[in-house]
Amino acid sequence: MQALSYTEENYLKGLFKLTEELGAKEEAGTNEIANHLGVKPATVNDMLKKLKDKKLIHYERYGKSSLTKEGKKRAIEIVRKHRLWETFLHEKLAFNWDEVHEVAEQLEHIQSKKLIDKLDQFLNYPSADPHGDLIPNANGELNILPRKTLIEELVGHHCKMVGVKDNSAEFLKYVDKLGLSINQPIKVKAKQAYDNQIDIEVNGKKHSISPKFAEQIIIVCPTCNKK
Amino acid sequence: MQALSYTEENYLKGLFKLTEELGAKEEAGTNEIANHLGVKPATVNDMLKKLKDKKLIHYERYGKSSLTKEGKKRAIEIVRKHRLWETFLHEKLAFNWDEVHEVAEQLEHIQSKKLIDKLDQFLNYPSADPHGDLIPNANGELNILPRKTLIEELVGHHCKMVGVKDNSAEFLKYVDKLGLSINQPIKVKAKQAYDNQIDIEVNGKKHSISPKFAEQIIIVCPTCNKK
DNA sequence: TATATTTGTTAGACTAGTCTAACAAATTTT
DNA sequence: AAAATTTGTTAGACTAGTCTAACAAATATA
Repeated sequence: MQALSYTEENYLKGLFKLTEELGAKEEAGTNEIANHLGVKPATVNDMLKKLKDKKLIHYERYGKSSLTKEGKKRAIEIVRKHRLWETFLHEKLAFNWDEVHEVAEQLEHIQSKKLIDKLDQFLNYPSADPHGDLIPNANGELNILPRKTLIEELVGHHCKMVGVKDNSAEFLKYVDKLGLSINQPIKVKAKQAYDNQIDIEVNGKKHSISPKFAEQIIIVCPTCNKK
Repeated sequence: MQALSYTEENYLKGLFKLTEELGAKEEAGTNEIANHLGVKPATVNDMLKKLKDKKLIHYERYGKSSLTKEGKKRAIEIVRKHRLWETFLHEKLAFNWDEVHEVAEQLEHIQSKKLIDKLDQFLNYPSADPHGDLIPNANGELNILPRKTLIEELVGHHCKMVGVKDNSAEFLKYVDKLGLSINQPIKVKAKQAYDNQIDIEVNGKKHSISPKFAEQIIIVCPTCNKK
């Protein structure tokens, strides 16, 4: 598995975004790629030939392009690195979620398997980055546990916050006050039948939250989905 | 302060090492630089001209080279980044001290002032990396507090371990067992007049160590050197 | 000091990644 | 289906960083 250049990696990542993540398209055209990467179509054309030679993409003259199996694997590795670094910047270095992308664009190209696996461990194997996007694991698989809201969680289960529905400053401020954040584990201790208040534990601290609030917190629950 | 390329940064760092750190030489020759960086003298020659144009080095045809004030400033920034990353890898990601260099060679070129300042803060403003080399602070200054051994420290003072004298596996194992490591704060609680045992506190845990052991632990003490 | 050796420079070439400008193929519109 | 438009390709050029091979200057040695 010989290493790719910074630029080659960016093309793979771009193609991945265009063909695998956005929309349902399976292929991308030269102009589209050029536009996405901020270079000219002629430049893309040269690189497509090169990546084809390396068997990382499917490409035919005047045709659309798509990733090969190997190309996709490489692209996913880059996405994994990008999102782990974003998570690190946000959770450990207190970057705002909207400041992390630019720096992660650089960090994602650091070559060291050991580094990224240790970082993953250090961050406690997060399943989503600060934007809520899923982080592929070391095997390139996404943790696609079904998402639900905290109001639907069963008493006694341990779940993990993966996003919010409400985005108002008021709401987010309260979220923050409770010690909640993306990837934060939450335990549901009890539900009051009378008023549907939910007792939760976050980082060792107990809180009672309203159903209105719980409805806005998106979670995944591994306990619910054990086979 | 326009950004330098990866390669330009490496030349500055190399020249810094040759002229400021190793030996007492103030200037370095073309062959010497080429040798240090693992490229051919012809290549170095081109780069020296370029760095001269950018006013980062002093260079005259057939003469030796040295850093300008600005060049030195830039070089120190790179050294700072390198050593902070090494510290991060060792302390937070549990890399061995002999594995950190290679990865730090890549990480040192990431461009983000905010990143490096946050990292510095996250690591609690370390003054030395895992090899014991000093880390320049955000102003490019080295923390050159006088070094002494733990046996010389005054009771009641807070000091920081910066190195060891003994390098035997046996000794290092004991160091590790006490929770000691580079940059680890240590408080000296008491000294027994009878047998010279020293009572210290490391990370909230109290230990009593022998003078023989204390003699091998190199420390700096900010308290002793307050003006 | 004349010669040999070391050190440094120059010229010319190569690669990766980019560009512009001209051209070709494919697609859409009338 | 002819014309217009969009999309993709090619040729040629440029920059950064590297090389080799030939040459020049400086230094050491006999």
